[in-house]
Amino acid sequence: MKAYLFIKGFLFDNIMEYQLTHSEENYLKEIFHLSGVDAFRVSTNNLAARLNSKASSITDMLQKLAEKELVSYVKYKGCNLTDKGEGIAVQIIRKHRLWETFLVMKLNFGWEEVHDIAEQLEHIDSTKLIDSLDHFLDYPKFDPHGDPIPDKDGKITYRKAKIKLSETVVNSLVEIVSVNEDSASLLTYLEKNNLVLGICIRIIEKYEFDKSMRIALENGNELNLSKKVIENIGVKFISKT
Amino acid sequence: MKAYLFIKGFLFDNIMEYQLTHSEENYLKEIFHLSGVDAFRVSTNNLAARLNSKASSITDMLQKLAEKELVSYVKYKGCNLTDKGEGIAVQIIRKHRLWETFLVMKLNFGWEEVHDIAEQLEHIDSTKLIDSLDHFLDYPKFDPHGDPIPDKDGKITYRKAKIKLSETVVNSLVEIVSVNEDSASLLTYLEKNNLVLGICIRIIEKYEFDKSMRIALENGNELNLSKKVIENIGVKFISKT
DNA sequence: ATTAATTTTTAGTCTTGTCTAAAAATATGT
DNA sequence: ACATATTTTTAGACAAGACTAAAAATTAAT
Repeated sequence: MKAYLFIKGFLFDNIMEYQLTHSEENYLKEIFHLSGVDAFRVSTNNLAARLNSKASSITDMLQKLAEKELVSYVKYKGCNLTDKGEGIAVQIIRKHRLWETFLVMKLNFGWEEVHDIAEQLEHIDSTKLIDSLDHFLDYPKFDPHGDPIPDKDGKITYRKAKIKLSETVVNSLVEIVSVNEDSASLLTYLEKNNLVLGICIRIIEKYEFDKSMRIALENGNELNLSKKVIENIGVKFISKT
Repeated sequence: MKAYLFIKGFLFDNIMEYQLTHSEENYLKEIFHLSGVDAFRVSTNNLAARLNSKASSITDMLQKLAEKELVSYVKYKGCNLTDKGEGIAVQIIRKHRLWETFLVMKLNFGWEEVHDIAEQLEHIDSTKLIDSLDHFLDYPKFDPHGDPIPDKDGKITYRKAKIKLSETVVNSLVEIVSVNEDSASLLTYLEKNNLVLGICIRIIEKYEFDKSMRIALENGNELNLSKKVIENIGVKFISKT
């Protein structure tokens, strides 16, 4: 029996070619995150910082991934995912987000404690397992942080008009729809200040000198948020006055 | 905050010392299985066969594990788990069996397809995860193959008087309580012949020349089972005539 | 009790993924 | 445009975990 991999309308055979190591999978995932929706080129140093690694290690791995045609890599010019590479990255992200959803919905974890465990679970290799989990969870569209969960075929349902809180203008009324999941301390901080998914806030003032922002909650409470914080919150407009 | 490891009545601190690699964990688990309840010494070649590895690789790893005081190893004389090593092995087995139970009970997997996935999941490192899973599954005592699931403290509830089907005498009436989980093809074979957990069979005849056996099912059907098969089925006596 | 067969260990090599230090390419500032 | 700063790559090293081939210890057999 032959196995196939269906990516972006292309059918690749010999799926065994895509049995990657944890490390390789982490590289693909991080390149995907860094290159964003517009598929920016990702620089070696950027990747090194995100993967807690050194530039020289990144260069080595990029050459290896380029050899496998998972990234397009040009010396001194950074890298990009190929269609194959992106297809795999999306499947890893699917696994990560489904496991996070499982941990929160079924095992009663808090949304701020699931990231590290999902980092491990995302490397478990079984299509049947992940599709069964998807079914068990009733095909969720978004994970506990508000990020979209890619489906079996890698299709991602983006929420329309999601932008960073830091990009909003004064007086906007917005709903929090996602939080960058990387830092457990940030998540705890937000939880403590009641800045949870689905809540509405209004931007009161923006301070140029340190790029911070003052916002108001639904209950009237006001709060100052640093540059760091507002860059890690994704919002959707409710209305603009 | 300090973390502790409670093993067989001893309290070990500095749990970080026990962050083992997948490979190390697999060695401990396999030594545990091979040395059985009576803690037999396990030979290098035996381990090599079970781990699909070479004797020289085993020697290397045993020296490393002895260094960490997880096995007691004597040159040319094989190895044994220390209390620490056994405590860790039992926790890995706990994880393996809980995940198998999850796959069968919640994700509707067949009992014969869960072993390979559980081999991966057993290495996920999170005490909170596994304890939550245990709770979610309502603290099961036995896994889908009939093997006992160690509890949080490593205690194992053995079924009394479990022996191999091959060790029974003619005319015994026994209940199938476990099946050695290693071979998917064996499991499929048993399923096909309705030899599932909990079923009762009677031993009709034993053949010395090839160590095979003829048995009868509850519905009267008779069946010949090879040496290989009857050595991999665990049973409990119901009565002996 | 020696010799033969088997098991186990040692010694040396390989791959993966990482690192440091130094060299090369690119980007920046005046 | 040229010197300086930054980024990226190369070269060489290392640890983990496995392997092969050869040596040493143990076990079995006559």
